[in-house]
Amino acid sequence: MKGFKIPEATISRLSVYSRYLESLYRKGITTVSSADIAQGVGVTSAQVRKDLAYFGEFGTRGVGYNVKELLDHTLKILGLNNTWNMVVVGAGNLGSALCAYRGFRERGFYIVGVFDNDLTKIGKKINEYEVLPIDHLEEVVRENNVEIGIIAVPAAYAQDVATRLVKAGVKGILNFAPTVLNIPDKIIVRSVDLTVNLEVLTFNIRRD
Amino acid sequence: MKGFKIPEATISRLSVYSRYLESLYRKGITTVSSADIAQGVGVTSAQVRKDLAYFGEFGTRGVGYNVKELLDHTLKILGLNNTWNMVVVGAGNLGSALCAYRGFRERGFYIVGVFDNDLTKIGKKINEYEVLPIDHLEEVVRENNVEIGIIAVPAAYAQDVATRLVKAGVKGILNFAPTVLNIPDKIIVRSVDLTVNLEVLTFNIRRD
DNA sequence: GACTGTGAAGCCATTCACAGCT
DNA sequence: AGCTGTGAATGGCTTCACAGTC
Repeated sequence: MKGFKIPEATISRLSVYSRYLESLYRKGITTVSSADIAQGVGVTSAQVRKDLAYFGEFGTRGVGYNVKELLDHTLKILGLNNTWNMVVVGAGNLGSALCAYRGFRERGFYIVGVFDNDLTKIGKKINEYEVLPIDHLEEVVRENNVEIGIIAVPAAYAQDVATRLVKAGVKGILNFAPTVLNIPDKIIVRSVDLTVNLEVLTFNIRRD
Repeated sequence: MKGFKIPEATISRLSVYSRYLESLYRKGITTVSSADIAQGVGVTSAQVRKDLAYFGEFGTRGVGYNVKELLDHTLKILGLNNTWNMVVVGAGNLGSALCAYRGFRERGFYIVGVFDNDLTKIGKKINEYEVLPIDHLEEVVRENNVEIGIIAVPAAYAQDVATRLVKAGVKGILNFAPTVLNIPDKIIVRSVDLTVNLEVLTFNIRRD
C-alpha cells in the first residue's frame, strides 16, 4: 500500500499498538497476530492490518508479526527513534503533574525547562526542575533544540504563550488550556480539553 | 431534523460552542450567527448549523441565534442543567492537579472524594479534600450519588480501580491511565492519553 | 440582504471478504 | 490450516448549495 492520506485515527491507534507491543516484548513474546493485537487494545483485526498496511508489509502470511520488528517499525513511524525535548509553560498544579509524569520519559520525551510568570513560583523546584521566568523561554528552546511546547496556563494566557512558543521556534504544541489557539498552520497543535471530555461523558450518560 | 445518530464529534464541538457562548454572554452580546461561532471556535459555519440541527431549530433565519437561549439549550443537551458529583481515584500529582482545577466547578462538576491506597497519603489534605482510603469508595459513591469516576492511578492499577468504580455504581469514567479498560458496555468511558497525544504530534512534526 | 435549516454530494474511515503466501 | 494484505462495499461525517424565512 504505502499510500499518502493517512487517517489521524490510525496514528493514535499506532501509538497504542506500539505501547502494547512493548508490553509483549517485555514479557518475552516474540510473535503476534493482528487478532492478538486487536484483542489487546480493543479494536478489530482488520483495523490493525489496515493501519499497519499504510506504512508497509511488516507481517508474514500464515504466521503473524515479529514483535520486536513491528515494535521498532511503529516507534520509527511515530518519530520515536530519537528523543524529543519539551518545555512546559505554567508551573501550577497541572504543570507540576506533567513534570512528575514518568510516562513521558519512558517514551523518549524529556522536559528541559518549566516556566512561569508568577514571581512567587520562579526559583522554586518542581521535581528536579527549577521554575524559570518566562523571559528565558526563547533561550532555552534555542539551546536545547526544543520542538514541543506544553501549555499548562489558565485559558486567558494561553494565546500569548502559544504565540511566544511559536516565535521561539517549537514545531508542535500540546495545549491543556480550554481555548482555541490561533497559530500558523505549519505548527502542529493537539488540545487536551478536560471539560469537553467530561461533557461528552455526561451527554452519553444522560441519554442512556 | 432531530434524527438519532449523532456523531461523537458533534458532541465535542457542542461543548466548545457552549463555552464560547458563555464568553459571549458574559460580554453582554445577545445575538450571534453561525459564522460568528464558527470563527470563534475554528470550524465552518455549515458545521455549526448542522451540529445544532441535530437537536432542534434554535435560530431565526436572517437574524441568527439568541446567545442566552442557545447557551441554555447547549447546556441542557450536554446534561449540564444540573450538577455532577465525581470521585477522583489516585492522589498523586495528577489527582492533585485535578482537585485544584477550577474549570470543573465552573461547568457544574464537583469532586466529592479523593482516594488512594497509599497509607502515607491517606489523611493528607489536597486543596480542601482529605484523601480517603480506597475502601471508602463504595460508601462515598452511594451517599453522594456520584455518577462519574476519574482514574488517576498508574496503569498497573487502572483496571482494578475501573472494576471497583463500576461495582460502586458510577455511570461514566474519565481515564487518565494509559491502558484500555475492560468494563461493561453500558458504562461510558473516555480516555485521556497524554503520550498518545504527544506521539500524534511527533508523527506530524516529522513528516512535515 | 442576511442568515438558518437541510437534502444531496463528496469525502473519509471502517468493515468485509477473499486471494495470496507460508 | 493459518494469517496477512488489500480491493470493494459499506457506513459515517463534512461540505456544498440553495430554498425558506425574517
